[in-house]
Amino acid sequence: MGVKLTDIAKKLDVSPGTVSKALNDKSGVGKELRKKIKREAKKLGYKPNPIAQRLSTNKSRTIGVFMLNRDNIRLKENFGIEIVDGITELANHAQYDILLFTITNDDQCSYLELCKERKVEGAIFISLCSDDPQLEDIKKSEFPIAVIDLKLKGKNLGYITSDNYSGIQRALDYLFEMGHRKIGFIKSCAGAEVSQIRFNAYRDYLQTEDLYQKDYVWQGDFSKESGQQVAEEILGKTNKPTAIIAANDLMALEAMNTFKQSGVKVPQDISIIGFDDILAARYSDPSLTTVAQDGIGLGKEAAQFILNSLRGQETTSEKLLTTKLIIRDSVARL
Amino acid sequence: MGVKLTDIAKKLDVSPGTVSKALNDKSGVGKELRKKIKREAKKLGYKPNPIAQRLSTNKSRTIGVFMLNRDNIRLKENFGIEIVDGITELANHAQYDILLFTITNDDQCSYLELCKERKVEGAIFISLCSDDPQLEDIKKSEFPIAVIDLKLKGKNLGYITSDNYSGIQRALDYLFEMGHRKIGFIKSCAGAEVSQIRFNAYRDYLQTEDLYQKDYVWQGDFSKESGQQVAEEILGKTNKPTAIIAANDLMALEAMNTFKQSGVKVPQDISIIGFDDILAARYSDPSLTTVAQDGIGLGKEAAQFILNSLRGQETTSEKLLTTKLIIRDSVARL
DNA sequence: AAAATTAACGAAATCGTTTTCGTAAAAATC
DNA sequence: GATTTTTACGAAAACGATTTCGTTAATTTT
Repeated sequence: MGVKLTDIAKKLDVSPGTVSKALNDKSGVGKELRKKIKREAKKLGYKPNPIAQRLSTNKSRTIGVFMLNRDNIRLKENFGIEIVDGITELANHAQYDILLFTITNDDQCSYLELCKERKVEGAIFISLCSDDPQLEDIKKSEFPIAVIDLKLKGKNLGYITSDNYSGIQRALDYLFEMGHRKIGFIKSCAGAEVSQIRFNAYRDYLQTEDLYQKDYVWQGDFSKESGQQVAEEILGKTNKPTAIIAANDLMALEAMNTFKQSGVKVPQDISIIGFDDILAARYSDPSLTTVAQDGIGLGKEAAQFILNSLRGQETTSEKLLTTKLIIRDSVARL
Repeated sequence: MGVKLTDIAKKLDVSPGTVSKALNDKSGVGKELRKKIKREAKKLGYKPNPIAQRLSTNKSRTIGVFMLNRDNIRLKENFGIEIVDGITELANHAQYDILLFTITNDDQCSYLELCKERKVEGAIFISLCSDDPQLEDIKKSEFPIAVIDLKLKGKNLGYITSDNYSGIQRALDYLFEMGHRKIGFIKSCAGAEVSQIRFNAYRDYLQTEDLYQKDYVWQGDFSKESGQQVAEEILGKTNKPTAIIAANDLMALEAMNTFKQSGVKVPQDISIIGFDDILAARYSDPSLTTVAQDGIGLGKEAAQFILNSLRGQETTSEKLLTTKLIIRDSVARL
C-alpha cells in the first residue's frame, strides 16, 4: 500500500526507530540525519498510519459525542447539528476523530461502556437530562467529559452552556420596554436544566417586579406537539398574558401557529419570544423574536475542554457563552 | 486497562490465536473448547480492542463522509444533517465508524488524499458539484464511493439521489390542477446536478403543454441571498407568472419574504412551491408547499452501497428515492 | 589528557489482535 | 489395521508504528 516507516529506514539504511524519532522531533537523532530523513519522507510521500500510531501509543485520538435524542427530538429540529459542527471543526484540527452516537429513547446502552469499548479519550454529551440514570457513572468517569447544558460536579468534568439566565433577562427587558407586564412562560421538562434556568430567570425577574403569578406558567417538553397543546391551554384561559416566552423556538413557533389558527393575532393580540434562533424563526410570520445561542461556539468550547484536559491543562471548568436577543416581528408595542 | 485476548488465553491455558479463532467463529477450534472460551470471555467482560483489530486486519472500518459546503451553505440551512444521521445509523450498526469532513470553499485539500491518509474503506460525497476539479480522481478511485445527487460513471461508484424529475412533475401536476398555467422556475448553480434535473423536469413538462418560455426562468444558487435577489427580479417583471417553483426551500422562503415585503401577497398574487421540506417550510406564512426529500433515506442508501461494495456484493448502482409533495398553503387555486 | 557526561543510533520489545503454517491427534477411508 | 484425510491446537509472524534500553562515539569537564 502506502509507504511506511521501514521503507524510509531501508532506503537510508537506518533503523525504523530512528526514523520515527526524527519525524516526531524527538531527541536522539543527529541534526544532519534528521534533515535527511525528513527530506526522504517528504520525497516518498510518507504519511504515518494513524491506526498503527493509535495502537502503539495506546491513544485512540477519538472523542465520543453523545446526542441524547430524548423524546425523539431529531437533529433536524434543534440546533444540535451546529454543536456537532463546532466540535468536529476543532477536533479535526487537532487531529482527533469524533465518534458520533445518536441515542434515542429506544437505545438501551451504557454510555461509559460504549466509551470503553471504543476506547474514546474523552466524551461530549449534548442534551443530557438531569434525571438520566447514568449520571452517577458520568460523574465518576476517569476520562474527561464535557457536558453541554447540564452542570455536573466532579473531576474531569467540563460544563458548557449558554448564559441562559441573562438571555431571558434581556428578553424580559425588551418586553418591558415594549410595554408588557402580563408575561407568560412555557417551560420544558424538568430534566432539562436549561429550561429550569430559563424559567428561574423569568420567575426571579417578575418576582422582583412583583408581577409573578403561577398561572402564567405552562408546562411543555420542547416538542412541536407540546407547543400546540400548551397554546390551546393558553387560548382557553381568561385574562391571558400579553406576551409569552417559550423555552425554545419549536414550541414558540408551534404555539404561534396554533394561536393564528384560532384567530388570535400575533403579535397584536399576543406577543411571543422564543429561544435558540433556529432557521425557521427567520421565516415564520411574524418572524420570531428569539434569544440566539451560539451552537458552533458551544461545540468548540466543549471540544476545547476535552483537548485541554487531555493535555493536562485543566480538569474542571465552567463556561458560559453569551446569547443575543434577535429582535424580529413577534413582539408588539403596547 | 481492559481485559484482553491474552488474559483469556492465560486463564484457560490456550494460545491467543485459538482464543481469537474461537471468538470469531473461525474453524480450527473444538466445540467444547470454543464454548469454554466464549464463556470465559463473557465472564471476564472481554471486548476486543478495535484499534488492534484494524491494524491486524488492515481494515480501518471507517467510512469518510464529505460534506461539501460550497458557497458556505452551512449544515443548518439544508437537510444535510439528516443524510449524515442516516449514514451514521446504518454504519454504526455494521460496526463502522464515520469520519466527517466538512469542506468549505476555503479548504484546499485533496479528497482522495484525505481518504488515503485516514485509510477510509469507502467514502460518501454530499452535494458534490459537477464542476468540481477533483471529479476525475473520484471516478478513478479504487475504493467504493457513494455520491449523493451527482451521477458519475465508473467502477466502485454508487449514485443515490431523490427522484427529482418526478418530484417536479408532481408539483406541476398540482399547479395545473389548481389552475396555473404561467409558471416560473428558480434554478440553482449549474454545478448542482439536481437543480439541472429539476429544471429539466420543469422545462419538459411545460414544453409538452407548449407553455415554456425562457423569461420565466431565473438563476439562483440555493442561498438565501439569491432567493431574495431573484425575487426582486421577478417583482420588476411585467406579466409575472402566477406560480413559481424554486429549486430549494431556502430560496422559496426567502423569495416569499421578499414578495410579502413588497406587498405582493402569497399565494393570492403569486403561488410558490419549494423543494426539500426543511423545518422552516412548516412555519412560514403561508406554510410552504414543497417536494419533500427523504434525507435519512438518502444517507442510509449511500451507507448501504458502501457496505455492500465492501462485501463485494455490488460495485456500481443507481438508486432513486421517491419524493412526496407536501401540500400546504403557498399555492392558491386560480 | 584522563574521566565524566552527553548525544546518536540500533536492537528489540511493545501495543492487541489476526492469520498462516506446522505438527500431532482424531476421524474417515479402504 | 494401515493409509489417508480431516481437525485441533500452538508457535510465530504480521500489521506499522513508538519507546525503552544498551552501546559506542562525541563532547565536556577537571
